[in-house]
Amino acid sequence: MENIGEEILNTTEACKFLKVSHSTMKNYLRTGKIKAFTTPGGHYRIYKKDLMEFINASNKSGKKKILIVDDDVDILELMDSVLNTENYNVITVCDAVKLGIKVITEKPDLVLLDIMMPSIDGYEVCRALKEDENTKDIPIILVTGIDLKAVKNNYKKVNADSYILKPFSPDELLDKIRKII
Amino acid sequence: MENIGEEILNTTEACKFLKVSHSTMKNYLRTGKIKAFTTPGGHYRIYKKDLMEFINASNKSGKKKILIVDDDVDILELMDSVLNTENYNVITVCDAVKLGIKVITEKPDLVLLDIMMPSIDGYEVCRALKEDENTKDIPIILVTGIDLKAVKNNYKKVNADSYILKPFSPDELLDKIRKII
DNA sequence: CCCGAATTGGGTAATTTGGGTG
DNA sequence: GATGTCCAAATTACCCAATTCG
Repeated sequence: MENIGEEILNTTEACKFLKVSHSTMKNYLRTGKIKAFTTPGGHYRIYKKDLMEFINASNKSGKKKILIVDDDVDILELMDSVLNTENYNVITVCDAVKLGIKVITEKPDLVLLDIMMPSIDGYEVCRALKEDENTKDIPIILVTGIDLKAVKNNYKKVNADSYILKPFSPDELLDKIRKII
Repeated sequence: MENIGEEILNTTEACKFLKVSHSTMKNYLRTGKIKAFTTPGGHYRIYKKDLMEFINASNKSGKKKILIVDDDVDILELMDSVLNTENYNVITVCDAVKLGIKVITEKPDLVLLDIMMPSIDGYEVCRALKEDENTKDIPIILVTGIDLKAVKNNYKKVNADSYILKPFSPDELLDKIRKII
């Protein structure tokens, strides 16, 4: 399976992705739990998007968990209400210690991190999260109030995954999030 | 679990490793004491490194674990060498996010917290730790460089357990610690 | 087109699973 | 806090001829 567009997986690759055995993968495929097509000889082939769909479907609550870090109550409430409406599970923190605690205990799917907080350096927070083995794989969107140019230049340096400029519309925020999770 | 890689264990294998029963293992997993992910069907799977981490954390060697928060390297090294000599297990951090992460993942028996750091407000850090359900029972000793009077007045307000004034002798430090753990 | 190595699906049996409850 | 028991469901092991791949 060298390359027919990167999108198509054979069963072994799908196994590694889901971290299950071949037998289990065969069960999923035979029962149609994972959508697939077959080669002329009858071997299964799987579109990556179908695999993703299966993962999503087996994610029991389906609700993604988002951790918001901000000390601006207005922004916090705006984000919270927007995200709740869209059926996200929202957690909020307003200091770095609590962020560290929650990011471990709550295992959020995404972190929305304001970088313009008076008492916390958002860039350093981002860097710290991306340095730690336990948290480095959690996507981070930086939120900034003014300096678009700076964040555009810096967000990759601290390994953030995206950024958004305040003020933003609900759709803008949701767009950014959906591109990542 | 021959199929999917040596580094992933199922619960039975984890049981054998820890020499506990399935019931106990299930408790560890359900309560999150052992970090794990699940198969699409909901079976737990455990990375070997997470199991190792659990063993480390539940360290029954008798060594107490002390987390030191400071950005003064001299003080860090002094404390580290003093405490290592006395057979303590020492972890160090120098920012608030990492403190939050480590205090959960390492479950220290005591936190030594400098309150005079330029980038972190030690009092606020202490308050945050004492507010969180997961960390409120971890004893905290505040370390201050100058303002003995202030810390004497304030340490109880932020629910710290004790304080110590820099510079201090090894015996002073050990004394303070032994009064608490 | 052929070769050798790796992968495949089918079938079936065996094992392991988490949850509830004691 | 650790453990024993029950059970339906999920996962895995094993064998082997066919397919795929380089």
